[in-house]
Amino acid sequence: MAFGGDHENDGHMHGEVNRRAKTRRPTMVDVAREAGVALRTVSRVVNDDATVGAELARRVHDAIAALGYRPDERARHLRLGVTGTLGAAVRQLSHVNPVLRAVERAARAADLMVLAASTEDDERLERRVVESMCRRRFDGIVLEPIGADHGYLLPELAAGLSLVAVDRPVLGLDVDCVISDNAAGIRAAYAHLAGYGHRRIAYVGDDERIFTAQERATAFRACAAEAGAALDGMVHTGPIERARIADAVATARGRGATAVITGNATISVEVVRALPDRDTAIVGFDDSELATLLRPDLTVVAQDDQAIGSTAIDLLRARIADHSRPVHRVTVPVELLARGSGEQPPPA
Amino acid sequence: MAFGGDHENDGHMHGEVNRRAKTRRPTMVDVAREAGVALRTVSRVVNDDATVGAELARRVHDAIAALGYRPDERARHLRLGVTGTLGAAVRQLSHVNPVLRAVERAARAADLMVLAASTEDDERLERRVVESMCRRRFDGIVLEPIGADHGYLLPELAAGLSLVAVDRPVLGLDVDCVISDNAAGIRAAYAHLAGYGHRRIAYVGDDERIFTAQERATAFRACAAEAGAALDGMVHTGPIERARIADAVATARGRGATAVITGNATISVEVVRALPDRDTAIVGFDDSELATLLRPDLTVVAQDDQAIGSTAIDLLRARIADHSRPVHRVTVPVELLARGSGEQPPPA
DNA sequence: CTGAAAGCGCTAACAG
DNA sequence: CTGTTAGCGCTTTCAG
Repeated sequence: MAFGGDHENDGHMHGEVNRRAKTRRPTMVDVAREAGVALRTVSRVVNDDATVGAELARRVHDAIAALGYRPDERARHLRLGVTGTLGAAVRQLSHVNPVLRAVERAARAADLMVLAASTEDDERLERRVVESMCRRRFDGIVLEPIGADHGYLLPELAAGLSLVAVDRPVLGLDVDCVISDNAAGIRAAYAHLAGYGHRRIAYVGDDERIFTAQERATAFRACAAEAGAALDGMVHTGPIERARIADAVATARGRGATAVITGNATISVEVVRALPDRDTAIVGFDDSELATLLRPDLTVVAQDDQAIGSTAIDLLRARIADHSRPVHRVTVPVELLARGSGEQPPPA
Repeated sequence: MAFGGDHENDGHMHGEVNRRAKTRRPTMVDVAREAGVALRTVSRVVNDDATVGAELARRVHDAIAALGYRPDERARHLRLGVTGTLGAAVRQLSHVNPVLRAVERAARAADLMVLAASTEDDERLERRVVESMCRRRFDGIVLEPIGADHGYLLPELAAGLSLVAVDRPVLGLDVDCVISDNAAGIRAAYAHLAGYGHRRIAYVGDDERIFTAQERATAFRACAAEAGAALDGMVHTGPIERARIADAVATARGRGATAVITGNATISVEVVRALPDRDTAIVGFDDSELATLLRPDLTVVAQDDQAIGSTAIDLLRARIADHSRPVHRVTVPVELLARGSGEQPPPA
């Protein structure tokens, strides 16, 4: 079974100066040879170690330019063990996501690169994305978890994955997370409207299988109960569909609702759409650019995105530094921004 | 040159079963030992090669589970040369970006992972991001380029970087790109309004240092010239600032404008904001969720995001497959969607 | 500073 | 199928 002397060799021939230079990238060895210095010295120059003389450094830089050398971080990371990279697995990259923005900013400040991917609210895709990031040995992952089984994370966590959940906790798993104070936000909205004289307040929210939607709806029911208000026809949760929301609004108004609290920014838009005559007060959950497009401007419960993002990075870095530190679950306060839509009293 | 028997060994001790198991991740060798099979076999199982027997495969899987083994793609990629990863360097991750969404989708269909990062419209950050992706040896990069000097890309391209620009070309560099037909969009908008009887049509756009803004403004001027319309006070370009846009709209109306074409979605919002009485026709560039929130619904020139994204991935894959193929610059048609705001004739 | 060498964890070629 | 081995490109230790 002799393969003979010259089997198809696809491009190694390493002992020789390569004649197929087109196809091989120069390595540190090549740079060292070109510059006439030790490999060690090239490594130092590339990682700009101060202990290398100016003249040598120049020669190395010249060689790098001459050869078009580009360092390969895969090898560096493999050798070093760390990658200086955080993954962000979010529901949808191309949607407005101030928390992600804050995460990127905070990571940059810590000299960490954030690489992000969408989970599309798809359980299997989330898993693919997160596992892929694990196999790439990202130093840590910021996850906006889907409300589904996260058992697949257990072996990763056991193997050393550093993870922080934002916006929602990872159900059934004891991992660091940072979440808005949804209940306090609803209470603030309710109290605000009640303060303007509203007694019949409705809630239109997202599907309660979503963690935040569930928290907000529950808080609303508690507020109503505490105020002694009836809930019949006043709480509407479900998928974000124009028709459903229009129905919900119509039903609530039929029952005498004079004010509406919404469950998130998208729902706020649909509620406004369903309320052409502006005789109903609205407090929306989540601030957005649209809030000041509407008339009157929308009063909202705003999350502190900056705090959420930077806290997430803080927790993640601490977890990376000490994998066995206690789990932190941080709740970030929200703020009610009165802009007009929530300050109209009920019609006399 | 005897190394002596026991120099300080910082944690490798590979001949032995490791006693500091806490700190070391298991590797393929460990799995092979645990399963009592050859390393080769483990590699085959992990890459699910069909040539491995069921019984052996089971033993390997058991060993993987028992040890909590997680493959390390850094090593795999280093060995293989390719990473199966595309980078996306976009202006702002956390903004609405249907093209990015299409890019992710198309890449997934090709079994490529997309990892994205923001350039924040900052020249230096773009460079950091792109160079970082190059050093990580991503197979290719989708770039939404800033209107700035991209000379730093030259050595990367020479070294084998596969790159495709979306939305704008890379100035001064001959690289693949896919762009909307901005001029045709403006012409369609102009003709549409003219067809409804408008003779005084204004344009409010973004800063002309931005490529698309420049293309659109230029096309508008050409349309007006062709129609024999005067341009005085009718073309307003500059940064997206509420006051500037309100001024622009007021000026144009003072000069008798009965219709406005806008340069992008954000400007559309501001123009609508500045036009409370709805006696001015509007055609906006770029579709958005807001378009149907307004009254009347906004007539827009919509980009074909899906086509842009999938074309970008096609070009990139072709470039990866053949680095010396000719450069393609693709222009994707746009579509005018009549929704109401652009179909009102001028006031009698 | 240099030169040699080990090793990060993987793939793949080779000989059994 | 197994066992061995070279090598991807880098960092880092060690001895001059």
